[in-house]
Formats: sequence, C-alpha cells, structure tokens
Amino acid sequence: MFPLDLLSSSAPVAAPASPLLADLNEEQLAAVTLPAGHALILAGAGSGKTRVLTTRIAWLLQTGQATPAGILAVTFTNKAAKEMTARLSAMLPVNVRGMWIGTFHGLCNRLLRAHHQAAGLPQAFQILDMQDQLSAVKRLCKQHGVDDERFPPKQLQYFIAGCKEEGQRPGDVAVKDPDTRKKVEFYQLYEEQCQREGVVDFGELMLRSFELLRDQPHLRAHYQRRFQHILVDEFQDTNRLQYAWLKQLAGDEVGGQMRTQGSVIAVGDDDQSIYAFRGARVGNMADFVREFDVQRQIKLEQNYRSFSNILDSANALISHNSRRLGKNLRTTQGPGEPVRVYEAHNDLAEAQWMVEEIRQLVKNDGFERQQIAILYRSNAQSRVIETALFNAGVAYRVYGGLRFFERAEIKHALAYLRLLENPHDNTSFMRAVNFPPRGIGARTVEVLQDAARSAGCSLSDAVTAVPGKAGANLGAFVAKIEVLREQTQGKNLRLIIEAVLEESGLLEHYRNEKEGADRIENLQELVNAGESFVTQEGFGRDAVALPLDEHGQALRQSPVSQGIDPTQPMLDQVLPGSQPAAGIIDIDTGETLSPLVAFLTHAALEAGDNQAQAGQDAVQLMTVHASKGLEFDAVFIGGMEEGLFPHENAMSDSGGLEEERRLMYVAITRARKRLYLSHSQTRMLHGQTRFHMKSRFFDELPEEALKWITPKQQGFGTFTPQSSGGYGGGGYGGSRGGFGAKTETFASPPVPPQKAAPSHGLRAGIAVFHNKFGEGKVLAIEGTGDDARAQVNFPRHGTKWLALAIAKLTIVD
DNA sequence: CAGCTACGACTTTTT
DNA sequence: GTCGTAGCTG
Repeated sequence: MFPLDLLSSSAPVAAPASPLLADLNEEQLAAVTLPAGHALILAGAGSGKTRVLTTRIAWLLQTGQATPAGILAVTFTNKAAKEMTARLSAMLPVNVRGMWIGTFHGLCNRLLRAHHQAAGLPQAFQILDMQDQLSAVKRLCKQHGVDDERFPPKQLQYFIAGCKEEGQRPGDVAVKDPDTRKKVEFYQLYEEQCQREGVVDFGELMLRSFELLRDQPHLRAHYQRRFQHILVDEFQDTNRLQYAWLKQLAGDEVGGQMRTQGSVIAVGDDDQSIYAFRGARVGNMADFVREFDVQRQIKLEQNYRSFSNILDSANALISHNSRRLGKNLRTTQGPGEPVRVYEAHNDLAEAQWMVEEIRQLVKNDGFERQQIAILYRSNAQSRVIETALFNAGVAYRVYGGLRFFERAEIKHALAYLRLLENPHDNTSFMRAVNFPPRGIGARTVEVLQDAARSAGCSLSDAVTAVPGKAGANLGAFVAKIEVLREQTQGKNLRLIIEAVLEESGLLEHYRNEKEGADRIENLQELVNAGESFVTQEGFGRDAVALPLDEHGQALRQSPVSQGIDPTQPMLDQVLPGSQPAAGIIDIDTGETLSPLVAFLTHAALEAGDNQAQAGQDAVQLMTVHASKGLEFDAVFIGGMEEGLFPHENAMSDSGGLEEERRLMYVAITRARKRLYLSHSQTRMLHGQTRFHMKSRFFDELPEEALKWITPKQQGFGTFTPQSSGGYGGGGYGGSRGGFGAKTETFASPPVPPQKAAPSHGLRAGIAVFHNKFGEGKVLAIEGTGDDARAQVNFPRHGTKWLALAIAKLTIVD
C-alpha cells in the first residue's frame, strides 16, 4: 500500500516522516517505536492492535534494527498469523518467510521437526487433533480395562491436556488422592503409547519443544541469540506452559529475574481474557512485568470502532470487575444511537424481534447483512434464531461447527494417508481398518489388539498373529495399504491423494450412499487442497524452515545463496525471489519433510477456514467467544438472562463471574454503530421451558445510554413478519463451517512448468549414494535451485526426501 | 457384523 | 429438543 523506500537503510531511527508511521496516534506511535527493551502493550478493543504489531515489525526492519531472521511473532490462531503476515507483506517488500510468524503450535512444530532427533521424535511424527486424541485415549482405556464410569475418556483427555498446559509430566503431578494417582498412571501409559506410535497431541507439541529448549543449552542459546525481537499477540490468553516456552526463547532465568539479550513485547488486554476454562492465565501479564522487569507499559485506549453509547456501556460494565490492570476506552465519535434493550416473552419472540430489527436495518438504514451479527452465549441458542431467520427468508451464516479437515470423510482419507507414512499409527489404523466396511468387526479388532499388546507391536504388525478368516481380512487390508504405498512411491501429492481415495474404496462407498454426494465433493476438495498446498502455499507456513544449526555455528553456505546476511547465522534466511522453501530440513542428513507429511501436518494444525464464506451477503451468527477480534456495524446479543449470561456454571465464584463479564465486554465492543440486547422471560432449554430473570449485567450498564423497548404486541408468538419476502426465500439453511471457498482459496492455477536443465543432474530412476543412508534409488525430483529436493528410496532406511542443497548425494554409476 | 433404538448429556474452544 | 454413543437385536 505505502510505497516504501526500503533501500535507504540509513533512515533515521525515529524517522517521523516515514510513511509507515503516518496516521498513528500518539499511543500507537509510542508503541511502534519503542526502544529496545521489554514492554507490555495494553491494547483495548478496537484500538488498532494488529496495526501496531505489524507496523512495529515493519519499522524494526525498515530502520535496520532487526533482520527478518531476528523476529519471532507468535499468535494463537492461524487466522491472526495469516493476517499479520499479509499486512506485513503489504507494508514492506520483504520476504515474510524469513520471519518466524505463526501460532504457538505451528512454531513448536517447526522446532520439533528441525530438531526431531534431539526431541526424541521421528521426523515424520504425526499430530493428533482432539478427536484423534480422544480415540487414542479410548483405545487405551479399553486395553487396560479402565472403568469408564469412574474415569470417562473425555475426563482423562481433559486431565492429560491440563497437565501438559501446566508443563507437568506424569512424574510432576502432585498426587493427592487415589483417583488422581489412577489418572497419573493412565497419563503415563498414554505417553508411552504416543511415543510408540510416533504421534504427538497439541499439548505435546508445546511441552516437548519447551523441554527441548530447556534441556539443550546450545540450542537454547542459539535461538536466544537469534530472536532479538519477540512479539506476542493476545498475551492475556497464554497458559503457563506457553509463557514458560517464551521465557526459554527470551533468555535465562536467574533468581526469578530474566537475563535477556533481545526484547519481548507482549500485547494483550486483560479485560478480554475469556479463555480461563482452557488454561489461559491472565496472571502471566503481571508475571511478565515482574520477571522481565518491564519498564514500559503503553495503553492503547483510543477506540476507532464504536460510538460512545456503545463504548460507555462497555466501560461501565467492565468497571465492575476488580483485579484489572485498568483501562478506559475513549472515542472521538458522537454518542450514536442508544443501546436498544428488548424484553421478550419467549425465545421465539426474541428471535422474531431480532429478525424484524434486521429487516429494518437492511431496508431503512442501508446496513449490509454481513455487517450484522447475532451473538449468543451458548450454541444451543442458535437453533431458534436460525429458524426465525430461515422462515423470514433472511440469509444467514453460522460460525463454528465442523471444519473441513474435521469432517468424517476427510478424517478417513487422512487416516489412509497417514498409514502410508507410518503404519504404526494405530489411531489411523483403527479409523481406516473397517471403513469402508470390509468385514472387520469389533470382535476381530479386539483379537488384533490383544495380539498387538502381547507381542508389544503395532496393530499393523500384529495382523499376522490373527488366525482364520478374520486374520485374512486384516491381512488383505494391510496388503492394500502396502500396495498403495508402493504405487504412490515417487508420485506427487495430488496423485497420492487421488490414489488413496480410489483404492481405499472411500469414493466407491460414498457413491453408493444416498447422502454421499456432499462427501464425495469434499473428498474432491481434499485433492484440490493437496494440490494448492504444494503449488500455492509452498508447503504451508508452519512447515517451512531452512537449515538449522544444531551447534550454534554458522552453517555451510548453500551454493547458490544470494542475499544471505553473513553477519547472521544462516537460519531460515530466505533467498529473495526464490521458490518456496523445501520444508524442514535436518541439517545432519539433509532430509526434508515429504510433501505428504507436510500436508498432513497442515491438516492437523489448521483444521480449515471458518470464515471462508464470510463474504456472503448473510447475517453472521456465532457465540460470543467466536466473535472475539471481529467487528460489525450492528450487533445483537440475545439471551441476556441470569443463568445463561452470566452462565449458571460460572456464577458461583467471583472469578467465573468476572470472566462472564469480560465475555459481555467483548460482545459489546464488537459493535460499531448499533447494539441490541435482549432477554426472554421463558426459554426452551434442554427440552424444558425455563424461566429466567434478566441478566444482572443490565444493572451495570449506564441507564442514559440505553433505550428499553417493550413488545409491540402482547401474547406469545403472535408476531407476524409483514413484508413481502415471506417464506423460505433464502434457502440458506445452516451451511455450517466448511472450506466453502472453492473458487477462491483453492482455485488452482496451472502447475508451473518444470524448469529446464537441472544443475544437480539427478533424475528419477538413477542410483545415488548418501553419507548416512548409503545407496538408494531416486524416485522423484521436485523444485529447482536451492529448493530442489529428491525422493530417494534407501533399502535400509526407507524413502526420504532430501534437500539437494544440503544433502551430499553422489551419483552411482 | 451391521443397523437400529434408547439413553444420557448439554457452556465457551483453538491448536 | 437434538446429537452422539452404547448396547441390543436381526
């Protein structure tokens, strides 16, 4: 956007004339141009937080205070990471791939792939999502005869995840009672199972890479030296382990004080901390200030989003919380419309009121439908609202629900793909073994599991131990996988996925199913996703990292390197204008992640885009939690009742109540121009009609900003929509979640033609020699120049992808 | 072994 | 009320 004069690196450090810094307010400018040192930025809702973060990075680069390789910016969601990356590359003609910008888990993944040996993992380790983790837990429960009345698998999963979030291994958990002891024992068994199968769950990604840094001094020192500028987004939502992880990267702790070389900038808002239930610890903010001896705190209190009636409501509400760092949003905008409050007789009437107001907003006030949001505390509330919208023919879209990579048919396909990479992945084995049905029932699987347990091997290896027809069926399945692995050897990702879909029988199965058309469409979409993953996304952001230095030494220069800064260790420095990097590279062997492993990682770490269809002209429905970070011209908050909002489960203790209040604060601050609140006297909940008092939060809002609206008509549900549209015009029935954007996100351009005359002289079919792996046969070549990689089959080590710039391959005559 | 029925849960959720 | 799972029956 801004034409930037990047070449004049002699620009003064505090260049006020820099177009980068134009239009920043005083607070923002101060935050962007903070001198070296640790800082806490309290960024209120709508205060331009993302802009400050990205401009800060751009400014550091532009003024020569940082190189791309020296920057680590971490977020919670892929969406936030993507946005940061996109904005940054719009600001500066810099190759953002050289920077470590990503989610906590994405960056952990990078670390672990690059240092998999030091971390004790196979390079191609697979990542379990929550579904996978739960089925792994269930499997283990069965195997050990765990009483699932006393220890429901869900609870064990929660326990394990909770321990890891606190940074605790089984040995670290304080055992207070017999139940805890049992759980810890189970935790231990679970760990062993994961290690055996070469899989890690989300918590393990964090914990394992934390331990890697903690236990490998030279590695830690290396990264500490490298990342001179660490920036953390949504700091109030970090859990204990994430904070500990950051500390490892920032420096060493001595007597409760951090000794650091670079600077850490934490950006957050304690008033928007709404994830305590999943381990977020607002206290990390205070700890950060103390342990890092933070001298600078900046508050961004200028709000650019809302009219003052809305903002005053938010300020007034949140002032009822104690234990705040203290912040008051202000705006230069006028009061705007009052906040409208509606009391309905029942939930249906509430929904109909919303629909009617929305029609008027669109018809009379020219609001766009996608700029109107209906927020609710719990998902169950959406049904009535959806019905009302549908009946009125108003297009809507519900956020949440299943994402693309979580759909059953996709999970099945992924299970087959994972088995190609790792036959010992029992979670995937279990998912695929009898789907599509091939006569392998629960009984057979039980026999197999017993055999595997007594032989101490994977399910795949145990099939030969199962006798009879059952054994034959199992053998056929394993053989099928092996044939598939054979067939796809050296093929590109698209062909691999296509082969799996066909050979697994998945396509055939869904072709014969009545409702299978959508599923087949999704499976086709998976092929497209694989294709664009390779051609468009360059193997995905999280998978990308160039050579890592295990010993803190500068690495051997790669032959064709240009634009490498010799004063910096050659970690992840990206060649300007080069093709996307080849993926994670093991420095000792030159081994890279295969496109398939990279894709599977991508699928686990990024379950799919939720806002793919956001552009539609449709009213947005979502939970308050899901609305965080978004903004709308008009916002409706329904179900403002005691027991619902604040939720009954959170009302008992003050901590829970304060979190509910923060949740309400988040909801209010989503609105730009109009805010509508409603509550209902009665509501269907869990199949029962319940009576509710109006929420206490109403009493905490400034009376002068509110306008109470009474029902136009008395009685129950007598309201009739009067306008022309009438019935079912929309046909938008809950199209939940999904990848949707078939034409946008995954439009795959023609595959770029292979560059001619490869300098390495390798081609498929010839024999090569590798120092560590010995002699092997080249199966495929991908990429060019520094990014060229070869797939080589070594008789003793299996099939590897090797970066030709790193791996020393000699051609065997 | 697969399909069907009954029963229980049920706040929020990203990686 | 509705979804998902567990257990039973054909």
